[in-house]
Amino acid sequence: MSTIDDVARSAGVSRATVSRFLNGYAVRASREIEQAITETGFRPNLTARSLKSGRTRSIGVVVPDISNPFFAHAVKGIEANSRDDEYNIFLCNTDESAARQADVLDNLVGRVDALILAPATESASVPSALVRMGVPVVLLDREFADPSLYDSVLVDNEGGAGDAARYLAQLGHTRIGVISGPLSATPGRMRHEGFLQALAAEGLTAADQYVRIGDFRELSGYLAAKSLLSLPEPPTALFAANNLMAAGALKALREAQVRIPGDVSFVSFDDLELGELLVPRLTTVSRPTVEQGALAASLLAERLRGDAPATPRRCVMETRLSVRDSCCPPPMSVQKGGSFVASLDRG
Amino acid sequence: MSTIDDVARSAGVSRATVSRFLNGYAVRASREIEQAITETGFRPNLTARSLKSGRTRSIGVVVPDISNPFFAHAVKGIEANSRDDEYNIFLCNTDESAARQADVLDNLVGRVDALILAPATESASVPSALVRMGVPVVLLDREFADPSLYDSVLVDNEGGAGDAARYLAQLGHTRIGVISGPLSATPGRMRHEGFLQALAAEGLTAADQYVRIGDFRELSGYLAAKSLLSLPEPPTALFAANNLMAAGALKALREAQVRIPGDVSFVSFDDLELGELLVPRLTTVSRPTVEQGALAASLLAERLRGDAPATPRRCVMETRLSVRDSCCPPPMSVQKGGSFVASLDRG
DNA sequence: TTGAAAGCGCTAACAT
DNA sequence: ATGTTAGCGCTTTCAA
Repeated sequence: MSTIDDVARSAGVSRATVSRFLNGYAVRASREIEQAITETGFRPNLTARSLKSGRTRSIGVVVPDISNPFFAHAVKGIEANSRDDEYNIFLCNTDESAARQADVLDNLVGRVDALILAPATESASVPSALVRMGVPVVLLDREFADPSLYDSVLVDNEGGAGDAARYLAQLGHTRIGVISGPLSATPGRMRHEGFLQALAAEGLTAADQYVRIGDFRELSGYLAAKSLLSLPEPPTALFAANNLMAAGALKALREAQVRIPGDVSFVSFDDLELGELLVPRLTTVSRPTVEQGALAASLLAERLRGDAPATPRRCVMETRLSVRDSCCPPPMSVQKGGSFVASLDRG
Repeated sequence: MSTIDDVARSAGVSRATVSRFLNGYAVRASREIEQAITETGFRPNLTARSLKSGRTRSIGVVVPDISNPFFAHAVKGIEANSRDDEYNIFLCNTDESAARQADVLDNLVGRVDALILAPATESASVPSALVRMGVPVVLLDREFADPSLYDSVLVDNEGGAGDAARYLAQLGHTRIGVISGPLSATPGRMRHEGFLQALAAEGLTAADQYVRIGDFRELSGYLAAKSLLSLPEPPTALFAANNLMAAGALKALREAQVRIPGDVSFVSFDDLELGELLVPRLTTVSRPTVEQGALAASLLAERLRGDAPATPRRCVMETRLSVRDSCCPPPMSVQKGGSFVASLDRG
């Protein structure tokens, strides 16, 4: 590879002049330099630039699961909003694991100027090395337990889950199964609480018996649903706190030959990728995905440009209950039967 | 941030000694150095290391669509196989666009030591800058038109598509619609050819009327299916050349209230993410996904270690026809009717 | 406007 | 085993 010195020599100027030319300053020999660059096939060495400038022109994007369509779409939003600014993206997966996240973030130290992070758990934190370097961080979809020091882009998890709960309650369901995500992650905890609180406000109390805590992955949804279905008095409605667990739960329902919504009504937080193709079409709490990523990217861009307020911003995007065909009132036997309604008691 | 000099000073040794310590050589003052490192919170500057060593310890992964589950899974395979080697991954999206890909690759010059690339089109190529730098490349799922200079990890596109064609033909279908991907990309072209050739071998000729060329994205599958269904003699079977177009096509079929497989049999290349949940369960040409990525990563790792043969390796992984419930013989009316069978003629 | 020179933080001879 | 020194390729004072 040819260096800036090769170009300088070939153009008959000093290295500094070439550097100025490259950085957009007016120089006399611009024609010669231009030609020398073409001839030598010179490309500025980004590493050397970084060493000098202290900036890498890269940002890190750390997500718990890239094969989760939500994150895949969010990443698309981030990309769309970062390309213009000539920032490259380091995309990393943490597999919903705090340990892995620590590794990943550690590896990112010194490689990125900024970070978009969807923390695996709220109890984790940004490594001190990153903090000391003053790397701006925007939290995506999830926060840390500490009163947040960083910008964040969330959705109304409580409200969305609450909508689902109210909807099921108002259809007349009393035995409602809940498949929550890990309570150690923001969406897991908030949806969990939002759902149960809304249920309570409707005069329903969720017995532990009907609550399962998964890990946001498909298998946990499958196991949770399976276990709920095996209850002596299985739920007449099911809420899954994210797309992947919903997919798992649906597989369990299918296996058990449970009819939806005839036997069991079903709502999930997050749309499923092929949700429109399923029979029945799934009623879901839907939310922006690409847009969430895009917003995170633009908050970060502002920080990088330095024109962002000192205090962190917390953006909460709205959810919407998309009522489709997977819910209906509970079967008659349950609607009437006092004896069946043991675990979730009205009022 | 503290530098190696700070540590050296604090430990009372020279900078070189600290460097040796960091790189695993035996030094006398290791205790003092260790302590100095902790005290100062020192982290080696990766940029400086890169400048010195000429290596970035990063690899680029360039895919056409990260929200395509196939690539999401392949990336997982790559990650799983690269982590140990302490390589960081630069994941980039090209949106199936050659122009975008050129941009992306350009941006990667100097930032990566190696590249895993799923080219948007066969006619593109690796930028000369990357080539001159001797960056090893492994092609993922797609090749370049030129007799390949690089390692590649493919699947048996022709064979897989051929299996689908033979299966439909042997069920008795004669009016078979084909939704192919872009012929400018390996899987698009090979599946297209494989399908049509297998059809021909069964004594069927596919009329242009029944062939649509999409772009591997959902919308194109939707439009293609819609157009095929509007034919005076619509196909009794449909083949979609990838997962996303299959999803689009299924939406069109659903909208048109076509029954599967009663009215139209359906096969796709690639499993659909929620395929098991669909009714009927989809018959597909399935193939390794995570494994394909993992293999690409290990080929690349070998190259990076320098213990790979000089000549490029071309790995072709097997596909399997997963027969499920979305295909059956064509409706009686069509089976008998000579008059209906105008566009695909037997023998 | 330009060139000379210093230096970003690290590694790798080389000499001791 | 250790220190000294040069240098990776670039940007940026400082003089001229």
